[in-house]
Amino acid sequence: MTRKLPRSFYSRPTLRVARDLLGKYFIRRAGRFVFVGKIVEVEAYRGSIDPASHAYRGKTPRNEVMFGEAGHLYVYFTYGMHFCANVVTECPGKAGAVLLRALEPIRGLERMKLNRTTKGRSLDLFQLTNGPAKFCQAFSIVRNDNGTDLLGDRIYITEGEPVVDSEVSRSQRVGIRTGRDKKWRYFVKGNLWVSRP
DNA sequence: CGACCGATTGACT
DNA sequence: GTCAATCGGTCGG
Repeated sequence: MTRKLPRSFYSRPTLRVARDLLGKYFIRRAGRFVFVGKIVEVEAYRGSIDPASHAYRGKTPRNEVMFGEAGHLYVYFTYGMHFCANVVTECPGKAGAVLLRALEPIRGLERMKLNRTTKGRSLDLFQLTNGPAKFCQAFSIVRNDNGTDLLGDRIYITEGEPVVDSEVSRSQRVGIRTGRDKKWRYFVKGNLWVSRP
């Protein structure tokens, strides 16, 4: 695969990191399994200036990873059953994160299917990773992965495939009330794994 | 404390 | 289209 992104990629303004994450390869090693997916949909959450951000009201035990060094994974638990994963951005002390909303599965598909299967129901390929909690379930990302350094070997992101501006679309973010007007969702135009709210 | 509700998903009318 | 699942974060008393 291509080379691992350096810390300097993450230590930048959140909107820039969000757009530039499109096309990158997200890699997760879990025991003998390796999962790889191309990032095709993300949302920026901009800390103290963003009412929709978990970090808007300051640092707490839950969101402290967002206030730390860029290039770590912020994983949170929601709706009593789902996990969602973010990439931490900006410099230490300034909270920022990019929510990974959808990936195009590249490697580890069979195990992803098993991870995503409930009650023996079979899922088609497009439902494997077309949502933030779906992707975490497919890639076995859980509470314990919160804070993981993306410059380590367990979870990391590589250069992947460049996505030119003409292939990028922006929209309002999904599933939030405050800050709904901001177009801080970025996705690859026409990609079949992009979630459709 | 107790009440409310969420960066979601899947099942169902 | 509607709605329950399920639990921890957050906020008011």
